[in-house]
Amino acid sequence: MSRKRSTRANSTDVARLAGVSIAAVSRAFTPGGSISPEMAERVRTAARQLNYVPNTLASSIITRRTNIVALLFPPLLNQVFAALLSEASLRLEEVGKQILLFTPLDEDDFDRTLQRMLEFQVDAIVVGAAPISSRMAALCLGRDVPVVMLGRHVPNLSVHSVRGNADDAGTKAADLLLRGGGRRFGIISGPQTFSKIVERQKAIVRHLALKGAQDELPVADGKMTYDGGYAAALELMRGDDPPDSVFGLTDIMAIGAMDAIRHELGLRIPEDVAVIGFDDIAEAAHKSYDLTTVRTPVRQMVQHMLTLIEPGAGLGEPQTIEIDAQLIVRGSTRAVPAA
Amino acid sequence: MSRKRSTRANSTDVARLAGVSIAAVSRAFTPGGSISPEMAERVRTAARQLNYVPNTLASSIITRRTNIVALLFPPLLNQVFAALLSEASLRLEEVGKQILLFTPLDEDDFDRTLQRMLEFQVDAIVVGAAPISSRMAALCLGRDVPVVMLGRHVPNLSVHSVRGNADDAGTKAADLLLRGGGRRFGIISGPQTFSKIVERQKAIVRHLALKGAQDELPVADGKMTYDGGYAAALELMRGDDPPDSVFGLTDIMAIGAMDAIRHELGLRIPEDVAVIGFDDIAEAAHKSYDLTTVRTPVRQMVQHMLTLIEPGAGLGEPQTIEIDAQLIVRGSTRAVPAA
DNA sequence: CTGAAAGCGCTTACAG
DNA sequence: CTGAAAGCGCTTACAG
Repeated sequence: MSRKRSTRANSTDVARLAGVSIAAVSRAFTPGGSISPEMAERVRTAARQLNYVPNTLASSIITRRTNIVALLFPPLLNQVFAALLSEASLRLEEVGKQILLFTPLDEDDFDRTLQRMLEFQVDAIVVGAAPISSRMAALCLGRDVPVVMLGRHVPNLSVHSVRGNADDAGTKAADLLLRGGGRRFGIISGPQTFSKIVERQKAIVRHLALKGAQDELPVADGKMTYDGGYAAALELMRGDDPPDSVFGLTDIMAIGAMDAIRHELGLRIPEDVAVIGFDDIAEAAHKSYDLTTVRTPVRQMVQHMLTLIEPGAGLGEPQTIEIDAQLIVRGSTRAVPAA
Repeated sequence: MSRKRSTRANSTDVARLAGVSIAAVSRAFTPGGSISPEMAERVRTAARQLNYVPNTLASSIITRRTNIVALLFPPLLNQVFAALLSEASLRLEEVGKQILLFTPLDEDDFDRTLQRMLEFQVDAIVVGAAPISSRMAALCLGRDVPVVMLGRHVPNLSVHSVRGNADDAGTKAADLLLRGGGRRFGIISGPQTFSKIVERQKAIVRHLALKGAQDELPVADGKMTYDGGYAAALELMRGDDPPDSVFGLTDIMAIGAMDAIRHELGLRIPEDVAVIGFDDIAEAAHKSYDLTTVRTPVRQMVQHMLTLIEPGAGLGEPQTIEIDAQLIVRGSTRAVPAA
């Protein structure tokens, strides 16, 4: 016993010390295992003496359940992803599931990343980033591993998806700016690879056209960043007839736009220009911005995700769950006259 | 073959189809395994046909390496934790390590959480939140599992820790406000359970006393939040002789304070009140705040963490690595006269 | 309730 | 390079 034992005690060691079979050790560490209280106690005492820690990997091989949910998120956590990850980890912890976090470095990596998830025998896969190939989707399904896309959607892909209703969100935003007296609109957009960007934009354009407002909307690329939104706002406001209402398709771009409009252009918000964002990140509520926005329903999204990764539930027809948008009216938009 | 096989193919299935031994299958999937190209190809073909995915758990039992690093973070990701997690996941991915993310719901849970980590046979543990008990630290050490505290430090605990030098940070902040002409100072602090809060505060008080400035500093509790910082600023500024210089011991509290000072009190920053923060979160650089701050060296912290979890490296004497503070001077503090 | 035995999916000396 | 066999740490019918 004086030699440094880097070897870890296993169930055989514990069984020997306790004078029982290894089956008894297993039962002592299995909730509800059929074992007498005395024997359980004897095993636990021996285990404590040996610093025994059960090897979950070994039991998982046999039970075919790891209790691990794989999460695929982009390496750069913007505030929306951070909120989503926060909420997901909280709720998964509550239901006793482990999280294996994957952050693929580049888009070519996705398939290999999914492969690694399967090698770890994860019980379910939640994709918060990235399109996945239909080949991998099929592979997961074939192994009864449910896949849920969180906040993104790939049409014709046979996996579940949960997200905010981007169409509803865009419509509500457009309606608010319109009823606030907006006449000339501008959009700060992002990469068209994000379905929610595309859909928010489409809904805005459709609603404005429907209501007889502008047909052709100026659109500037805000690159999904603060700096991008800042630059895009300057671009939009440059013309002869600049917008009196600006949609930032994410809050962080809208916030960049607000800073450009106020501090670079010296204009007032919302008197000269109304600004609306999407997501409701924490910063939107800060007094310097007080940004009107359409909330991304993080909590509900995660709630639905949880039901879809339940053992049986997730294996039927792929479900697409869309959660209605909630408008958060703050001070960056003009008041709407009472109807 | 027409029946739905929910059973997943294993190496025996592949071996049979390829007409080889299971050892050959193992070798075909082991980089550098001694196997002829032809046989490897034959195995891979069979594997593809069967949608075979190697079971990492089984191999980990034998090799005694999981390639998994456990990360312990609080469930509510503030911006600093989000940045730390982001950087850590990025760098761990680069070196081919998996992340098992744990977010204990309450402080009583820490020991049980660490226990679960060990059950998963993780190769290393990185603690971004929470004090851990010395009993658990000893257990990890006894199993040759290196433990690294990231951004926090518990004195007399036998684990590695990597963090910013809070003393240096506090000193540099105090020096800047002092040289900017500050006369009356106030501190917006947080829970004294955070070592970095305590140490930043201590360093500020010490440096101001040393330089013959105020002895007794008014301190208000900012609760580590925007709203808390907002309220704390109002509290500090209420007296007859309010501060002309405010330390927000985290950026988010400093930002809340700025909003209170400007929008509630109608004072100018930095003319009436200078404000300095700590951490350098993204928002600090946004034009509405333009907050002078002392950066938390996230990148370097993660870099050091990586070296400490290297197989051999992490097992010697516990190391405490402190990274010097970097002052980021922006517009929320008064200019310092040239020496 | 208890234990001996078979087995989960894999790796690794060992002998060829 | 290749395979038969032993073994990693555990669970689970099975028989008592």
